[in-house]
Amino acid sequence: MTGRIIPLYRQDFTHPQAQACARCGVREVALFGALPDEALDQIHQHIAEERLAPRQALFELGHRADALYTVRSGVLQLERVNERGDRRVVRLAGRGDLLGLEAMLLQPYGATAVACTQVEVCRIPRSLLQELSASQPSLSAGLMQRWQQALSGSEEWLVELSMGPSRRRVLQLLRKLSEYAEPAPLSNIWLPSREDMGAMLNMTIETASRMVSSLKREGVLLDVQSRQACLNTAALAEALQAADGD
Amino acid sequence: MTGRIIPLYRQDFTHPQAQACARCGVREVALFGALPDEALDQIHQHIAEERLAPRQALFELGHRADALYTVRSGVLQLERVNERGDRRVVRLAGRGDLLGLEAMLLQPYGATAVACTQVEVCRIPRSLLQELSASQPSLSAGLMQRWQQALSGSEEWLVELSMGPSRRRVLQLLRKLSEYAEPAPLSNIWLPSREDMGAMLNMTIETASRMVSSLKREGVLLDVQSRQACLNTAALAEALQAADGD
DNA sequence: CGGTTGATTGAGGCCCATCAATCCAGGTGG
DNA sequence: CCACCTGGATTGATGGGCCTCAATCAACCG
Repeated sequence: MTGRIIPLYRQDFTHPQAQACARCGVREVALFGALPDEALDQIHQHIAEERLAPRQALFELGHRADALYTVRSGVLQLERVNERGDRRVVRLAGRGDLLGLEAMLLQPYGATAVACTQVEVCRIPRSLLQELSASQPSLSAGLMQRWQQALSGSEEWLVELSMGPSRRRVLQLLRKLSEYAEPAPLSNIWLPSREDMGAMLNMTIETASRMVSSLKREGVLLDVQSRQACLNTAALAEALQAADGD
Repeated sequence: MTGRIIPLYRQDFTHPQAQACARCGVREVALFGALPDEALDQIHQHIAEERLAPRQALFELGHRADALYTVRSGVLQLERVNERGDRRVVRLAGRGDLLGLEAMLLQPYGATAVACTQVEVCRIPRSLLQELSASQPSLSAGLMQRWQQALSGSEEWLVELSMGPSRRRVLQLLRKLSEYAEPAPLSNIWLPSREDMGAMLNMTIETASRMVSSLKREGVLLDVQSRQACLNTAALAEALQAADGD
């Protein structure tokens, strides 16, 4: 939070992954954060780091789920397709989030996870987590917490991003995206393609484009580039207030 | 499923709740279904049965969550209110569903649960479930299953009931409501008020009313009364096909 | 019986989907 | 280096679906 130094929890550098796990930057917010160092020793070798380019899928709806993933950096979108063939983003995931919880129940993935930005994840085999949760009851609590987070996120999507006029939905999306901004000095947010915005907010790419253009003119979006922009948070808050007040 | 006799799992009738729990009709589908009889003995006295009339709230968004509830019969709707003040139903719950999972994490209720029909629930104190899950690891698995169910339900709501023209959304809602129909000989479904349909499908009561009237004329809804109707499943499937195919 | 609450139906207007044209950035090959 | 192509973004014109406003109706009840 306050930019303090992350301590080196572990000093065992024999395994290449050992260092990465022990001094992992997301350990405090991630599932294994509460685990004692002894337990961490058991798992280094089973954790694999993966890197994804934008638009690349981490896993796909309906496929066998043999692993869960902790997001180390970047943003992903979880999407589904309805019976009519329409694609719809149901929530976002960022730093510290755990994806693929269904795997713990031996169910296939319930959504497709697609990288929005450059993404780093840690792959955790289902079997490892199953064994570990037997000996470490704190893990069960952590898993439940993640499940509730996911549920809450999905419900919030339904309530805040699926109602009201298109302008308000876009504003709400920008607010949510600002939560996933990299902790860099200046807060540049990831700006989805118009097609993705459509899949998130249930609108056409033309409407999404019009709203973005409009917000550019109004000074809410400042330095708009192809896939990122600078957000004027004050102007955003004001615009949201105006949209909600009426 | 096939109307067979439910066996009497327990013969201890000393406590008034003992009989109800032991021969509970939902025990097979409910959270405690996997528990051995010894464990069931410990809990009778802490479980309270509650009855709700239509439109009555089981618990409210933001309130302290000291208990979870297993639905024995009837249908409830979980609703939230967004920053603009719009009410929105985020999912339904029926026989065997577990509500108020947030309680396990010491969080306040994340939604308001309102009875749609006559409802019977069993109130399970949070503390009881916490103690029990320590000694009975199977309970954790059960809880995770419920969480995933809720998540899946919410995401499905987003994908199937929040996209496409109003006619299709109403048809999808009817299909979903048919899943909650009482296991009676003839399948009469609960028909929400037009206002509730609006909160479920993000439309006005007038639009909802027009769609219902239209489906009455087409013979999809047959014996429409104030809060229930007979559903022509064949015609519904056909209408959905037509709405999706185009 | 008047009063209230919810459902229905109609008329008009607005928001957004649709269709279409143009623009822009990046990549490719001559 | 430029012509060319391509995928995405933008902007305009038009129409339709749904919201809004309003009147009527049905059911229930004090």
